[in-house]
Amino acid sequence: MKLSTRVRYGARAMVDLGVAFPDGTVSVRDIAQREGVSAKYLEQIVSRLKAAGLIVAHRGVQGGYSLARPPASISLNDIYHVLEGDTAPTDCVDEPGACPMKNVCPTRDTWVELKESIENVLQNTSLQDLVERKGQKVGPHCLMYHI
Amino acid sequence: MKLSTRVRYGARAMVDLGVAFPDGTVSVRDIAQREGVSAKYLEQIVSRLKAAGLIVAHRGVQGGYSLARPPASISLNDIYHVLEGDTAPTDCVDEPGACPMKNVCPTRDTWVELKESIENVLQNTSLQDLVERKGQKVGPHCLMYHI
DNA sequence: AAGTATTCCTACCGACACGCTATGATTTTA
DNA sequence: TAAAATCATAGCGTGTCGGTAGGAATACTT
Repeated sequence: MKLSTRVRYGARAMVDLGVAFPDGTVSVRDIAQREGVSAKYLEQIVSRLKAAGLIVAHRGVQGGYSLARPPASISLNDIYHVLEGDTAPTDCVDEPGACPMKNVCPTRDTWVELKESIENVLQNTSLQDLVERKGQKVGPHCLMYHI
Repeated sequence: MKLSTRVRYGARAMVDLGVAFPDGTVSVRDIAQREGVSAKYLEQIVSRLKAAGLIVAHRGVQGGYSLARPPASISLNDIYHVLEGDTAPTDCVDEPGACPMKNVCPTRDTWVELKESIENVLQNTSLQDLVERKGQKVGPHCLMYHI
């Protein structure tokens, strides 16, 4: 059940944008530097988030990205679905006809339960929660957000 | 969060052994045939379960495998850990020093929560539950367990 | 004693995703 | 016009997945 770096980097980048919301735009270069991550790789990740409509781009000098909606309206589940795909642990969970043994399989029910449990955690964590959490961790002495 | 075939096949194989518990031993060939799975591949999966001590082997004619303990004492979490590894979605969840940003990272708390949630589901599902569930699905008309 | 059914062991292999790097084109602002 | 940024695409090494293959060891049955 390991998460890919895509979703981990992407989530942290989104928090970065959430901190700057609603006034600032942040460049990939800045995010990458703060998070200690390859800028070129992060570029690709962020471009997916843009394609999904979670963020908007501003090209040119002084450009960057910014959230498309308030952070309270974006959940970790949204981000997960863009960068990692479906939370269903097996195809048979969502697709009815994926497995011929569906009606006899004893494990499927638990896989369904597992998905619901995962999705519940991700859905209940909004970007706003993460931004506030970050604020608490970094503390008031570091308003510039340089860590 | 897709599960590998290893853990899916393995879990179903364990149910198969759970149905036969405590008197019967079941050969890999039989399980593979019932579950519609490559016998050679299942052999490797089952060998891991044996190495982990969840099941015991009986070689030779009329041999096969049987559960090492009652199905009520084996959880899906046990099986998962043998065949899929850790449930922690990131290294930083379990290993203290895995990430230098651990104390500042806003997402880590959710990854911890995610692991707990996953583990909770898996831990609360025992092999006995699965065996009973299978019995209900297959129904009393099919005691021979041929589906 | 022989044959047979089973587990056990190991090697190999194609396909795919991950986690990047690299190069350049395009757009916008200063 | 130069610089800073996004956008687009290609490539690449590494590892894991999902098997296949071939045989050796063991134990039961006849």
